[in-house]
Amino acid sequence: MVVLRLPDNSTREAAPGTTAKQIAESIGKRLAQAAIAAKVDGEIVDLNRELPADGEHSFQILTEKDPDALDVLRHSCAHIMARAVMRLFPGAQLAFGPAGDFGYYYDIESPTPIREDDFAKIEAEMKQIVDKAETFDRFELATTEARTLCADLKQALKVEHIDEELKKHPSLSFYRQGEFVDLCRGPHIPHAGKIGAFKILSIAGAYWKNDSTRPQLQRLYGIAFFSQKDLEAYLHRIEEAKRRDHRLLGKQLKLFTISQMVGSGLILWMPKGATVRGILETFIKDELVKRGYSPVYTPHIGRLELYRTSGHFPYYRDAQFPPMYHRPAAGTLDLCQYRLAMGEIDDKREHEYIEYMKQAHMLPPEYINAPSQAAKLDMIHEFVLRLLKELQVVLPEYHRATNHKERADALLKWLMDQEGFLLKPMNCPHHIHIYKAEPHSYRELPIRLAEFGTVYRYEQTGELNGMTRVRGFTQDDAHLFIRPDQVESEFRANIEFVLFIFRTLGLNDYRVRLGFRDPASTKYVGSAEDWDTAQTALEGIVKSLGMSYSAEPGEAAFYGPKIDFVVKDCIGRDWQLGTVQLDYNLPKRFDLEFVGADNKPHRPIMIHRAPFGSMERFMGILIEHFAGAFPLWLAPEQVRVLTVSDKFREYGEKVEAQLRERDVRVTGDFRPDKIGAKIREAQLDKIPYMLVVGDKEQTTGTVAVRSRSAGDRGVLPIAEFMEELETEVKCKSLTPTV
RNA sequence: GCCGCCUUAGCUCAGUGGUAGAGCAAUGCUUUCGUAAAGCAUAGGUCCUGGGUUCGAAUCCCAGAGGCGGCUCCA
Repeated sequence: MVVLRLPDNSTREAAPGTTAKQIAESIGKRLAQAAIAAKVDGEIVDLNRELPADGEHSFQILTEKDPDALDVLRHSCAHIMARAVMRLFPGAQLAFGPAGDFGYYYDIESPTPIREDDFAKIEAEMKQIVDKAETFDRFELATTEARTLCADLKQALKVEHIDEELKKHPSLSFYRQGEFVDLCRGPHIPHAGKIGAFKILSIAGAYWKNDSTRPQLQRLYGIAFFSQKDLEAYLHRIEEAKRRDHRLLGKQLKLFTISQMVGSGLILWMPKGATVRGILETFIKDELVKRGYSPVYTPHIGRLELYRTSGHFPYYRDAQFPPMYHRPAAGTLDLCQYRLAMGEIDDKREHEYIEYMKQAHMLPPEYINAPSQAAKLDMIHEFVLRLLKELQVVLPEYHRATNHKERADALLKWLMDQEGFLLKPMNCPHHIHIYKAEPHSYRELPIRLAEFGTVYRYEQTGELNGMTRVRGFTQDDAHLFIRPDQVESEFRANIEFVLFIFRTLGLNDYRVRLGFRDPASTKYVGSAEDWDTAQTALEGIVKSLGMSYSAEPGEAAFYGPKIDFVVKDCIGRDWQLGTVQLDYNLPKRFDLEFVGADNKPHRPIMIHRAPFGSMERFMGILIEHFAGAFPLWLAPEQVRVLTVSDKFREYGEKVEAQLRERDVRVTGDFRPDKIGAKIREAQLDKIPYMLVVGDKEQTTGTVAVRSRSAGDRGVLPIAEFMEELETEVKCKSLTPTV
């Protein structure tokens, strides 16, 4: 017998072979009808699955009310969508079709591409399937037979997946619904009729197994709910969220613009946006001074050598603006040197390299078709020989070299004499050289160098997005040079600083991500011991602060682990804002030292940190957070004086001048328009306070206050209003107080 | 970078091969008004760019640029 512990902590015994559905029926008829799936020891299973034969297990029937049930429903809806697609697009092959908060999708490879125009047709077919309310039936096959079945169904991607990953399992499960059979782990809803409402949302490209070297499939996104009402509420919520879009509000409120001529991904801050940014910068600067930081300024470019030493170049070559050399030949030779130095490379790197060559217009057609990597390297070598000759570069060491590695070294040596520059992709190397400019005693540490440092990264075109993903941005950056015994206190202080800023701005909806090294990846530098030390230290600090977090391997910076504060934008995409990163690596690369109490040299540890992340991204998220309605202390225009008619212009100007005198960001709307029109405009501009002035106010020296959020607040003497205003600004209130 | 969609006045958008349109904004005049839109008039165009098909292209075809939604990437 098996013992099942129900959510109310009562227990129930069942004979071997009993299904969850039977248990539900034994509890109550209505529960059985409402049942979607069951949860056994935390694992969601089909209602028709046999329960374990013995032992004690936690057991719960999932109904529409359980969020987990929604995922099951959506996954089943993905199957129904796939079934409809299989009917309408002969020869379609299925890949993966998961569900989650985003809804569901199915990756599909179809000889006839699916287009947006086809959505209605697919939905109509899905509706027929749902109306029939057929059951989902699970069956298992031995893995070899499962492979044969998938092959018979002409599902080559499923076969490939079995061969690559699933073959380690002895048997695999399938679900059948009518004519549609799909390799699937489940679980599923009992029958299609449970789907109350669904909609196909979008279609996009997605790589097979999320691997950019594999073929691209079509990813069909959809959403499903138990009721039509839920679907409508969802669609309404999406529409509302889109109104907060910073790209839209940025335009409407004249905060920033992007010009094709200046370049994509390069933000032009308009006066109002610049005002908000300036206030934020002042806020941060004041806080940093309090916390023992020293301001520094460094240039926007630096010598290539600097970034070769730091490892940023050529490691991130694909994400950087091309290096600048005086000598035209150097750029080309640089690219050749890069290839020769890399030697044997994988497909992905090769693909990237070919892209650089194309951009530089130096890709010989025979390179792509070369039979081997060795042949490719030889080809590059021949190309270099020609270049050296034609461009009259004298480089005897290159000619003396006997292999590609030596040739790469010879070229590098030459390139190092060529004064190449790079738009700076990071501030750290510059700050490091400020540290290195003088010797340091252990007594001076921690040294904290802060700068609003503007960096440039050549992000892929498909990544650019308003202010949240750009090619030039300013980090509220700082680098801390610390002793090993200071790691914990400094790291902790920085996390607390980030939290302080988030709290001040009311940003409560964020998650904390610990970025750790993925031991399987080669992209990380430094020793495994250093990584372990750093990661253990970091996790310990976060735990001791009692924060909930997710530790994610593969999310670390290449030089060290980090903690990121991640927020969502108006359509649910994750963006990294604040970040604190621990770095044992760059101090080594730059040979940083301090003199210890033992009068011997010691190596400092670095912390990189940026509470906002970048001014651009932070501003973008902040616009969405406040839906453009900035609190008084941040509002670019805090007060607008509105005259009831032209007759009160003089008094309006007087009020405006008085406020300006007290550093209020104020404007006056003295046009001969109706007051209602002026109010409407000020509301749309999201001005926190409107001051209506007319006959009454003029005679009594008062203003009629209207708040953006609360409407008419009545009449106040000017002095009193200004006092209230100043208090509200001073305490950085998030809600209006007048 | 890849897949798909989009690009018409400052903004939001109509316009399916035959004279380039609307609303809002702008400008001018009238109105002097009390808490979310006063009235009239005027001006405003490289229909993203380049090529092609056609007697004729905003409209059809090709290439490119930019934007949007995904994917990959994100120091």
